[in-house]
Amino acid sequence: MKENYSRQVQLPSGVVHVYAGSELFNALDYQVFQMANNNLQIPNQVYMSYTPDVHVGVGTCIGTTAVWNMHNGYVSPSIVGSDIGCGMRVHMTNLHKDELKEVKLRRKLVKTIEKYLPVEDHARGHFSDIRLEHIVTKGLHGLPKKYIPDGYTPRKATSLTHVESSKFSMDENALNRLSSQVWHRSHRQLGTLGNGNHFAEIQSIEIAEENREVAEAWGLFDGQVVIMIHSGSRAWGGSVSQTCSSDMLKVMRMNGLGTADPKLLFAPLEHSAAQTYVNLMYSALNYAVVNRHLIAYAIREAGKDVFGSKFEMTTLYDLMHNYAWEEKHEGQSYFVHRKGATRSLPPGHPDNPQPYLTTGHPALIPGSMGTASYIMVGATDGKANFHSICHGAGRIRSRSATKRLITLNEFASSMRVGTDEEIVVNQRSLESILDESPQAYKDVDQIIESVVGAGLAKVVAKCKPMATVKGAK
DNA sequence: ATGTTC
Repeated sequence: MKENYSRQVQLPSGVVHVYAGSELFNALDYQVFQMANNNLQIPNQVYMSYTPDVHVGVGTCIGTTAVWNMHNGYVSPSIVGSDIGCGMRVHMTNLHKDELKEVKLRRKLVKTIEKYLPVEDHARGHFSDIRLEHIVTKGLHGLPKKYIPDGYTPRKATSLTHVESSKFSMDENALNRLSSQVWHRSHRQLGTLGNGNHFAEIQSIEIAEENREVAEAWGLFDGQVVIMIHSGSRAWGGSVSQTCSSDMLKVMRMNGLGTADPKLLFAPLEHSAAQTYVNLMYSALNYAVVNRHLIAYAIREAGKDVFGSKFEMTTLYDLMHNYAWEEKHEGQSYFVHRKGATRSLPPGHPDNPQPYLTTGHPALIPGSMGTASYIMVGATDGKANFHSICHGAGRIRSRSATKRLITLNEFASSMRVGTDEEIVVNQRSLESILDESPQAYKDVDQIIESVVGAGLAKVVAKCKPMATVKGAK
């Protein structure tokens, strides 16, 4: 029998589209549907969906795509979530995995990365010469030239073309809402990973045969070492959410707006509180993109230390999975929220950045620690889901439950500790990051199978972890 | 996720 990867679930408040194979669908918690039902109570919503990695979050599930028309739209800080602009970046190196065969060399690389990319708790970045007000208002365009090196992409252009967006235009007046303490802290944090599920990983790739042409057009080759980065807007984005929430609540109370969940915040787009939030959210998107860019810059410096000046780390792509912005779909303007969902445009879609117009842009999907990650490309049928796909494996266990149920030995064996294939981790104790063990997550291969089965995207390359850098808590 | 949470 043919597996069904796409369902419409009718709830009292409306329909949620669920993209998941039967096994994943049947394993979904009822709370996920309760949450959808609350989210669907926000007025004028035109579409809501879940990707197969969906799991419960605050106000809204991680794995949600929620869409409004521009002319009568709403924005919801709860749907965007607190780590505004969190996303992925992949850089391609000119190394083959055989050059990192020695565990000792992987350890040396990780150690050197820590020199340029501080990972201790409350780490300060090494970028005090960068002006924060330039970054948050102009994104990558606010960086001094030295941080935008030439030949940073396959076509030797600057890296500004190889991102979902190099700049989110915003009204600078909104920035006055943030305290000087937030400015100070965020300046120091620039170029740091953070903790939780954030990481920088050294991986080797296996190209998917059926999409070899696309992979090679992007500059990928079999056995290539790539650097995958997962990070967000650090304290800046969290402060934006917090700062805006009281205003949002006030607007909701004054207009008689609300759902069954008091934690679900939203306001009509045209309202001034909504506009302030959107502007500040865009500042956080700018921060997050720059932050990942600087993390890559730091790793590149470390790579040059270890492998010499011939070491290259060209940008494949950078994109987000926590954000909301305006998009055109078949000529119509929509306000699209993605919380733990990744945009994945197909070949020929006009919103692809110029270098990826004919192939579609890379969509970067992390697995959990010790498991594979994926480089995907959108498929035409993805338009049914506003070109949204999954953002990763998706949690199945809370952090506390993972610590209670999973042993250090189980974690160590999934990291192949003590073998030649060991996935080297920078943290001295696996115990400190036990809540990130792969046993806390769904099986990423199964998630990808659902996305491909539903016709939303295709696999271009599978990325296998060789070494991981995590922040301390 | 987050310098959390007085």
